[in-house]
Amino acid sequence: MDVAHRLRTEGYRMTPQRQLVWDALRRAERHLSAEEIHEQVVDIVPDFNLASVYRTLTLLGELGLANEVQVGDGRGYWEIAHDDDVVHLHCRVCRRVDHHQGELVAEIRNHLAGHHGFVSEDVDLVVHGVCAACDR
Amino acid sequence: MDVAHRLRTEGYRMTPQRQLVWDALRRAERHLSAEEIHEQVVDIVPDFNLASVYRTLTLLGELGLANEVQVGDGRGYWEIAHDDDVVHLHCRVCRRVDHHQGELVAEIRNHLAGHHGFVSEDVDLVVHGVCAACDR
DNA sequence: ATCGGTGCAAACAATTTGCATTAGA
DNA sequence: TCTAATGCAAATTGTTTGCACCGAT
Repeated sequence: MDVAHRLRTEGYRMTPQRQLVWDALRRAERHLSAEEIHEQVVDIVPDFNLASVYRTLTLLGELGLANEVQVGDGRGYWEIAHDDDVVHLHCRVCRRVDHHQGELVAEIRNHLAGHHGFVSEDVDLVVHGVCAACDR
Repeated sequence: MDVAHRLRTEGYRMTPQRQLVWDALRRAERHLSAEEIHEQVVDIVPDFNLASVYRTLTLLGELGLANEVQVGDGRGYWEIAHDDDVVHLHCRVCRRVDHHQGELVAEIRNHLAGHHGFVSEDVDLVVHGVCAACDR
């Protein structure tokens, strides 16, 4: 996915800072907080500012290129956008978040469809636990 | 459930403030923010302080008598504790949160049990959408 | 040359904490 | 009485905003 091009067609500009935030997300093996992204980028651009992380993440979110996930501590964690219907498996030890794709979320939608007259939009399924690597 | 007694056996004291916070949660038809609880109680105890709401909620949480749920805006919402395995149906219009009890969460646990070696602890399923009452 | 993006500092909002005072048991 | 709980104010933390300058197109 060419983010630079995508940004330009939407009337935004690609900047080194934005590129570096994007790179950090791509490279990440887990969801990153704004703070963590900032720490990575500031090594390369010393006066890089936290506010720019937030502005960039908000923008990427609006363009559907990145997502925020709440894992329960006040802060927000970010990841490259992916299909809506995934389960987040959140390891409380290493804090990594795995994605489990499958029919599960679709089943949840079906299951709820009949009842209550509740119109489901986003299904937000976060399972907290311990991942295989940390479980010993 | 006699909270006063429960508190005492754990070495805590029942105070008018704590009772009123508890009453607010019992009475509530939806999850309440700390601010909302404070607004209710301050009508009865004029100099009742927000910090006491937080301290009381934290305590009730530790005793397993109340739960916090994150619905996605930065703030925390509280409810009387209930069975773990419920789905939270969060209406984005009236902000009410319904509980849907059923085999759903158990199914999710089963579904995940085989895969990944991930050990599930809390299943946190929040479905965002529009409830029957608001859907028209 | 524009006008959008950045750094910086200040503003915010939700929650927490330190401390002197009050009040359950 | 004795120690936990409260009110109050100040401190923290995560995030947002205003503004003057900078730089991508």
